[in-house]
Amino acid sequence: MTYQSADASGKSLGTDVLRARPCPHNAAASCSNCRLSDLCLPIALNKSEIQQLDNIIERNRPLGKGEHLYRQRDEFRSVYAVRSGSFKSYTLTSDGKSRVTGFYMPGEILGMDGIGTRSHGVSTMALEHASICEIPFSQLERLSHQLPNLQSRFFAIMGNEIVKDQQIHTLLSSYTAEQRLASFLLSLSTRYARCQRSPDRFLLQMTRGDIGEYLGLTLETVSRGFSSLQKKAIISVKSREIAITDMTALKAILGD
Amino acid sequence: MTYQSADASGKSLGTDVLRARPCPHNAAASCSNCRLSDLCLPIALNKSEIQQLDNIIERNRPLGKGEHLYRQRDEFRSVYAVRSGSFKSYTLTSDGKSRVTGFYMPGEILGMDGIGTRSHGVSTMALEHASICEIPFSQLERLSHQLPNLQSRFFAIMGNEIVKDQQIHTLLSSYTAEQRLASFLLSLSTRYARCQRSPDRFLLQMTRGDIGEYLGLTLETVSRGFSSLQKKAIISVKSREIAITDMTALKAILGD
DNA sequence: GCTGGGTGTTGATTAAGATCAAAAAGCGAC
DNA sequence: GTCGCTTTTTGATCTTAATCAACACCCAGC
Repeated sequence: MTYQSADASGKSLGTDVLRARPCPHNAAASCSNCRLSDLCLPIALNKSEIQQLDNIIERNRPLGKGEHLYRQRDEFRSVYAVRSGSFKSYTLTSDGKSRVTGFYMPGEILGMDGIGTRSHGVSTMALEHASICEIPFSQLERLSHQLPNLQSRFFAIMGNEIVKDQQIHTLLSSYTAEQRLASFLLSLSTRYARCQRSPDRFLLQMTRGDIGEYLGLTLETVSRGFSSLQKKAIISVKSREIAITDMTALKAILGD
Repeated sequence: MTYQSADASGKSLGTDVLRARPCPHNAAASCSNCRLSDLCLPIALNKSEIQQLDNIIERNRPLGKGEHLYRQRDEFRSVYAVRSGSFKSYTLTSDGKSRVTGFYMPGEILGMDGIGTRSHGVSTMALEHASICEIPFSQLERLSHQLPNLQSRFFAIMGNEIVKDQQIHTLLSSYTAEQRLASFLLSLSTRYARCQRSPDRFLLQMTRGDIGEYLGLTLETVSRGFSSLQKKAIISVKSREIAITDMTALKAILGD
């Protein structure tokens, strides 16, 4: 099997190929012909249900790198599905430092932090050129009320978000720096695999600082961690390019 | 205003009063006459809707201290509302250590970690004699489909859970031990206030070890932290009894 | 090409909290 | 009440990652 980012050359990590197509734009104008539909909101919906969902989704202009989708304290209107590119969500702490609460890749849902409070608890920014499906929440609620499958699906999505957050809680409260990095890379790897990209060769769209803010480490520790994993021949790093060369060893870091 | 745990004596923290009624049993046989109904699932529901919700809720026998409500990997069937007492949820890490993912007090909803995966991601145990309202999830879904207000309410509850988890994420990735403890005590304080109990005088139902596992600290650090806050005259600690003597200073620890 | 700001690496030192250890306190069972 | 267990406190030492600092890199714009 070959992936979009695959590269025949031995030495190089395939820089230009990775650069040229960080995550290809998904030109779908509707869920029905979107290649992410089997990992996004429409899972478990039938054709007619997808059609109705399609009708409430707004497909806005793409965002450039660094552009905000919404900001902390903005009024909550919609949840969003990533169509292409990637995003980070972050908050500012009382002393002005920022902390990353999550990274989002194609097919993933974001913005659910506003559902309960009606205002966004975090800011969300594109890490690269990216496009998004906006789902106005009042309409999603109305439609969920008509389509039990959609209601069920959205409960499941929120439940999975809760599980993911609990796993991060455990990670931050007991893992070492090296374990956190291993877990982070493995998470990216599975998520890239899910959207048909190589699970062992990818380009990080976030800085070392972003990763540190997410994992509760400083950027220096993140950098040292990558260097150390490379020295152990578990990964190969060249600035933002990561290749996982020993998946078994990487998993072993998280314990038997 | 006096609270259930209030105590006239000066020196003592009021041990026996606190002991005798850690959180009084809420004898409600239905949501309609439950004194927690304005902070629990029924918020925003009208009388007839509450009646219908009541019909699907199972009020089982109370649990003793240390008893499990469900265990990690159990099949997911229900979510639960705490009626009286308190609970902790925890996971076991790969190396056998346990990590606490949350504490739950009267009026709070737990068990939502199973909604997406259909199996519980954590175990949940009563920290004291406790009673619970069990809400079979398939019936909750069915009823939510009939009652838009209930659907909306449950979306909001899950959204708030996500926000809470993100706040913990930020806390664990950037706060010092002292800040984590201050934040923890303030959280308990507001939650006690919500169920009509004293916000500045309460009994911890969990061990120092539990608190440490929740906050990503060792039990020794938790103990030292309490001692240090006491030395600064911000709180008064006598084993499990906590009195917050300087609320302003406690909040100031979290930064201006 | 050069220049400059953001980004990344690496080294030296420090500090916060973990770990190891021992004793005290609290509490249930008898 | 005593016994035995769990929980809590406190002290001494060790370790990990933070902090401080310097330099290298990389791409964007001129």
